[in-house]
Amino acid sequence: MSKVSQEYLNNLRHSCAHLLAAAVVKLYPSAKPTIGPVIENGFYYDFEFSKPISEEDLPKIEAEMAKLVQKWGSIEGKEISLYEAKEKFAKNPYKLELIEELAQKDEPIMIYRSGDFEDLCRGGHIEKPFQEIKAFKLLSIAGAYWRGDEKNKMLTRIYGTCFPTQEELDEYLKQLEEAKNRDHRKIGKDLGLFVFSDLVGKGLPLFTAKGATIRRELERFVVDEEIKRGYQHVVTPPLAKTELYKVSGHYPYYANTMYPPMRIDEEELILRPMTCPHHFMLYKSQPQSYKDLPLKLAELSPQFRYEKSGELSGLTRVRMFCLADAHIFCTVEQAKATILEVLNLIDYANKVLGFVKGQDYRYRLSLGDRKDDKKYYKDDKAWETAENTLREVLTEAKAPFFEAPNEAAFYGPKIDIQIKNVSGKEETAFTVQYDFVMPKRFNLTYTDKDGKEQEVVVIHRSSIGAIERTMAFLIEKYKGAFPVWLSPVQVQIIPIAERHNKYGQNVLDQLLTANIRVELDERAETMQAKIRDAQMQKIPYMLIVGDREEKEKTVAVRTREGGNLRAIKIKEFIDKVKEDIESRS
RNA sequence: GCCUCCUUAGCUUAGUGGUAAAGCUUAUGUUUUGUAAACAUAUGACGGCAGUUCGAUUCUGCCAGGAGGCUCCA
Repeated sequence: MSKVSQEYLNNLRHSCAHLLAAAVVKLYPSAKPTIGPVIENGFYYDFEFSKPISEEDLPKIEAEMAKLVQKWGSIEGKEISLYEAKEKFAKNPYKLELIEELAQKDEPIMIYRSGDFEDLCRGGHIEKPFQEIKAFKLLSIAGAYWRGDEKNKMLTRIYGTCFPTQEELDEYLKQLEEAKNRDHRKIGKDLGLFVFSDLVGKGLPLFTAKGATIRRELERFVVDEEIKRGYQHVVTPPLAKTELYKVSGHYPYYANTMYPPMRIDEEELILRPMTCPHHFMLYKSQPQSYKDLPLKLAELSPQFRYEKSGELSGLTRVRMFCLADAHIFCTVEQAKATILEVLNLIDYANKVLGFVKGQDYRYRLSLGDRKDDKKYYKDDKAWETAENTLREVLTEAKAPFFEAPNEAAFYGPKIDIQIKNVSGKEETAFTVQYDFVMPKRFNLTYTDKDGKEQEVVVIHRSSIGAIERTMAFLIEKYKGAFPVWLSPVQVQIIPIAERHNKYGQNVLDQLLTANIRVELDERAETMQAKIRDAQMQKIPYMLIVGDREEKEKTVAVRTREGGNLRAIKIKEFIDKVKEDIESRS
């Protein structure tokens, strides 16, 4: 990357956005520019076009930009009066709306001019566009609502980016290309991990045996680890009476993301969008003593959310997913230690999966809003306690975190563990939530030392999140070359000629007995072709067996990284693979 | 849901207002090989429904599915 500061880069891109607007207005005089901010890796500008444009028009606009920039020796701002501003932008209702707002807030109204293009703008520009805007590219077109509100008009957004030099631009474009190859949807298809079917439905992945193997390994890992840490793994039904979610209070908040109720006999049932109330019913099935707290109920819980069709995406956004869920019932005093323990588990799980703290993931403290009684349950004091507890825990755990106002659940604040995917977009992977509302709603209590009934606190948490989403992160993280313990096929046996198939079978049996996921390639293909196929499937170990190996009862080991070939005894190889599996490397 | 784009064989891609080409895959035969693709032959597709047209895979509309975007505030 270049040595220029982020501020310079932002100014450069912002000026480039102006240039884009100028070119668009020149080519499409009826287009109305609205706003054009800088974003993480570039900029965009939203326009209202009288006739829709398409991606094919971008090169034309780029060419116009290159032409216009030659006359952009400078870019100069000046403040103008409200009257003058209204006059200048009389034909653009979007700018007028912005001008009105500025006037109301009593902020100065500025315009910036370059060549013969003027735009309402707060500033933040480079000085000499002609010399500095050299390497830019328009990337895509998208629809976007005016001010992000779907009730407003849909505008046309043009995305672009700009770098100080052509080399840096090329480098960035290469990165984008690379990201495409890492996309879990592409790798999932190439490696045959999962598929979608029109007949089954959108957002409902079907896992092949290979994909299911990865899932199973993840599930086994998390269940074993949780049981080790004192969780009780339970199973509850993935559907329940609508009434349950009305009592929990989820219903009004989740109504538009739940599947519609189904009537059967006298009951009205619904596919569950979350597990909490089910676990509450288990908790309530018997009187609970303080001696048993904290009580941790965990489940690999299938759940259903009706996500808007445009929001579905591969395995990261699906309509049915399996959450590694748990609810911990504890006293207020135990809450902090309990949450600390949970963070500890999450850190451990992330480490095993290979996610690096601070690099692959970070913590978000999602807070409520005391003024918003509609979105959040009203209990200011409880919110304070809960938010402070979470903040203290994060500080104590030395976890890198940032605070996000207005992102809490309706029943309490939460810690979200945010993972970045290939395209740099952040998604919530796991969460820890502090809940003081449900215990009231469901009357969740325990008997204390003095025989008195007390209310519990519920910690909602997920250790490795939704299995589907976590798989997507893993696929992208490893580019499909999973660590041995997760690899659908751990070893591929490649006989050199057909006469070696029998020895291959012998090796296969020994590895199968040792619980290694192994396949024997008996096809009448050349050894080279078989190696290539195994390589493309990213199988960690290939065992080449021919006359020499058969005679010496060995296997020639090739790793997917290439090279590293040597013949070792079968037993020795088995031990090595088993060690890989056990150490989860 | 909304905006833009995309949909040709199992996969990846070519192409056309007169029903289509290739590579890989698959099947069969030949080959029996020492670390990333042996050779030959064969099978196989214009997402669905309408419309325009003498004629549509190609143009238009609708539907379905997919991709990107709809949080970044002049």
